[in-house]
Amino acid sequence: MMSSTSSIADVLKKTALFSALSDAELGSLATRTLIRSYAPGELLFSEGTSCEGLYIVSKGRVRIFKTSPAGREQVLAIEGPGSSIAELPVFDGGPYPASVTTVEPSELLFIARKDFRALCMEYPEIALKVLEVAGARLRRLVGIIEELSFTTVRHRLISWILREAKAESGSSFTLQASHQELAAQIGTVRELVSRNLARLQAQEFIGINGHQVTILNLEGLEAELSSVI
Amino acid sequence: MMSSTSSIADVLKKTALFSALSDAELGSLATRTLIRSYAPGELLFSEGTSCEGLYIVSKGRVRIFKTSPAGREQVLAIEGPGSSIAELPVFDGGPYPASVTTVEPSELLFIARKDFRALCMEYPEIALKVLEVAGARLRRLVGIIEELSFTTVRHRLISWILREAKAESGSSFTLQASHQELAAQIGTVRELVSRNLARLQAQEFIGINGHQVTILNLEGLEAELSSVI
DNA sequence: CCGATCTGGTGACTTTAGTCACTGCTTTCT
DNA sequence: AGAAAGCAGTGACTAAAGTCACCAGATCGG
Repeated sequence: MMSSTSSIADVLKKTALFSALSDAELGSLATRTLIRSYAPGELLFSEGTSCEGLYIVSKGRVRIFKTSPAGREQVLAIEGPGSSIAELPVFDGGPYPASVTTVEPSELLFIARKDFRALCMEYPEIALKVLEVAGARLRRLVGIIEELSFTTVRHRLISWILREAKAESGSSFTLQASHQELAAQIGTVRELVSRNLARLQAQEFIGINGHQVTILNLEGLEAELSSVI
Repeated sequence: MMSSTSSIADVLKKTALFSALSDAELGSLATRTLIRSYAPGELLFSEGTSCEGLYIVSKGRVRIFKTSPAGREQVLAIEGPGSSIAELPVFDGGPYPASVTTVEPSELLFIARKDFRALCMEYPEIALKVLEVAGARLRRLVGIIEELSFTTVRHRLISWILREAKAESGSSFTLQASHQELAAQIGTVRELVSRNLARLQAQEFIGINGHQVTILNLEGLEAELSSVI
């Protein structure tokens, strides 16, 4: 029978962070790695909790978000297999800056803070990889700030739709997220998502059929994004 | 006469990033470091430009910001002596995500991308320091997102005022920034800053006398921050 | 199968944000 | 000194954003 650490090593091997490690090194790391399954919607940790270590998504998807006192949520990122979570808070000693839940049945690895720091000291290539990942994260956060500061809900919704369509590499995609969830991702409330979607449909920029969204006027949508508001 | 590289080493010694290096190592790094003076308002680099290396503020202060197509600005951070600039874009190969200008006469060090990466490989403690700095940066960006997404201009203005007063550790401080600049820092426009300041004064939360701002009702201001909007 | 919960649509409204235009006050440059 | 540029205040808007309340259809557990 396969030992569970060898399957952990397989997962580790596929993550960007540890691609530089040899099989033996992966095996050694695997012995210090926990693996756990999560139900959809399960909480990994809450904003403000002290940071115990970093997580790596093995299967499923997780949602990193902030919650306002009034109960509104702002999604910072959705991460899928191979992505690491909280790789930065691990280093500065502070608490987790945001909360994380799964969005579907998921499996995650956990590496304790101490172990991960030791690993970065031993293999500087890993530290460089972390910095690379952190760079990408920082870019996305700056992008969110840019959108929140400079654009309207309509603009953000359009850019969300175009991103989604591009991800599915077609002019049509299935809307899996609820309006509520979409609102949290673009930084607004449910009602405005509903209204703006209806308006985009009325203007024949998009077509909506159940949960299927079709882009009818790509040029028009792109023109709105690039036009100075 | 003192060689210029030895004075560079002195500056390097005082930056958080290189505190782990020995004097000899600092001297070696200093030979690969450029130092330059900048006039106030001078541009270090623009958003979108390819990232050539990282900067370290030796004297003065710099302003990291995004610009909208319509000409609005959103400040991401103001950095003073000892801080590094663009330590993350150096690693992910992408362009600078924001623009940087000085806000006063300044002096900065520059380390080329290649040299800095090599340094991180050779001294993993430096990489860990960079990660620590990056963690703090990430926290601040998340904080900006939180404020933009959940709060009003009034709220952000109050929290700016309290931050400023705390930095001066008193109930009174000099408003050095123009309303325009303050607007860029809290993500709005000049007119709203002017109006909200006037309103806070009318409500006797603060007193304004020329460029001197005095906090008259600290409890009231703090209560507004913590009240659920 | 049926009540309960979740999700989406929408009218009517309030509040906040942002725009435009204009004024007056400083500061600075030559 | 005088022109020019920059900064601040404000009235009058427009337009976005957000709130509240309510309805209707879908879905799901027992």
